Amino acid sequence: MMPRKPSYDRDALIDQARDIFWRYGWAGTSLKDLERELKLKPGSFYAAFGSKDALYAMALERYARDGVTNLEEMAQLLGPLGALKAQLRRVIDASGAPTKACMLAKTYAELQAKDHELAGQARTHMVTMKACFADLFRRAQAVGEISPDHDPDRLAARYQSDLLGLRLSAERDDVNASQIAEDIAADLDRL
Amino acid sequence: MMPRKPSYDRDALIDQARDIFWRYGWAGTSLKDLERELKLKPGSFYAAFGSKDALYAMALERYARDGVTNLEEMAQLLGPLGALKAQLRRVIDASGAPTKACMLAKTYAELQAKDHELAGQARTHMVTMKACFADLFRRAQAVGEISPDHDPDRLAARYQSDLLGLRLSAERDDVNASQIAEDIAADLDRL
DNA sequence: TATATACTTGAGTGATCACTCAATAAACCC
DNA sequence: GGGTTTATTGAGTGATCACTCAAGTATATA
Repeated sequence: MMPRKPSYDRDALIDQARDIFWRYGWAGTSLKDLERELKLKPGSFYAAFGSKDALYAMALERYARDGVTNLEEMAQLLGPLGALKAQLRRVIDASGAPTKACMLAKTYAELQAKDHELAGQARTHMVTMKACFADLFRRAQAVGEISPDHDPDRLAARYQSDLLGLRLSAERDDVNASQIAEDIAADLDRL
Repeated sequence: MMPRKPSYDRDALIDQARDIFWRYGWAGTSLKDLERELKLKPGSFYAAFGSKDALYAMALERYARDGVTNLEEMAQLLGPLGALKAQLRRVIDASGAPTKACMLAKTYAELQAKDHELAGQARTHMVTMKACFADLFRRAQAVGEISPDHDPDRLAARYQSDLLGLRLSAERDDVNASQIAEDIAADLDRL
């Protein structure tokens, strides 16, 4: 009367898919790639996730959620300004990550022109992240870490833009990403 | 004894292909798309360009060359620092361009993980652009527009990183790219 | 005009794309 | 153990991928 349980760890599989999509992108990842890496036959794959796009959406969701969580943890530990500065180092060190570049940015850049639904989702997640940054700037002002003269939303937009640039630059071996990160952090201290 | 001339304008076709690749990316552009837009049947396409990748390489080359040319023109007109500041506005205004984001960055982001040859070419072009920026910073120091205390190469790396971030941000309608550009320009003046 | 040359055409190549489904196997409750 | 339910399997779907090529056509020189 009661069913059989799947042999795989669905949660771990989504993490694994996120890393593959993150690294190779949407078009760069085929079903064959996923089936091979996740060790799932087509039938199981579609029973578990529905479609390639659905799995990608779950991966994006998880990526964004982890990003927010991590940022808040750093804020608890280092304070708002400390978190913003630590994030710069974190994203370019990240030796375990599939790539230094931001998955949301890569997704948006790849799929925006085609008005793909996943681009819209990536965009939404980036809006959320920007709001997190704005919140941290606001809290940094509240505790007197930076001057209250600047608009937190404007600071957040600039910070996010710089972070995206930094993360893309960190993918290139001809640029010293650490130096750029230092310079961005120095600008933060100058506020 | 002598041959027939092609009915198309090869040069214009490469420009057109550059715009399509720029907007939709490498995987996002199919041969069918190119054949339809360039009004070329498969046979003519391959006679003219050899392969999709070969045409993409020509498009990249042209994109990079135009970028350098434009930058130098602005330097003649506005001086080195003026060119660097004007470039910020130019890339986010660019209403005629297929997209605000940098084609070199998009290409690199899409294809680097697969070690595609085009990613290497995009990387090379970005190195060249960075050298142009460094040259402008050097000249800005020489004419006293900015302090000689900073390393021009380091300034160039930071500037290029910021520019990439700005151009990606300019693709989003939830960010005020003009404000970011102003803030980057203000940092430039502060040097 | 005759002929050589190269451009144009479009059906067709095998490979790969995301995805389906019927058959089989395994785990659960009674 | 019997019966039910669901997971697993993998061959197979039509569509699209980048690309080829032989046949037909237009334009140059002689």
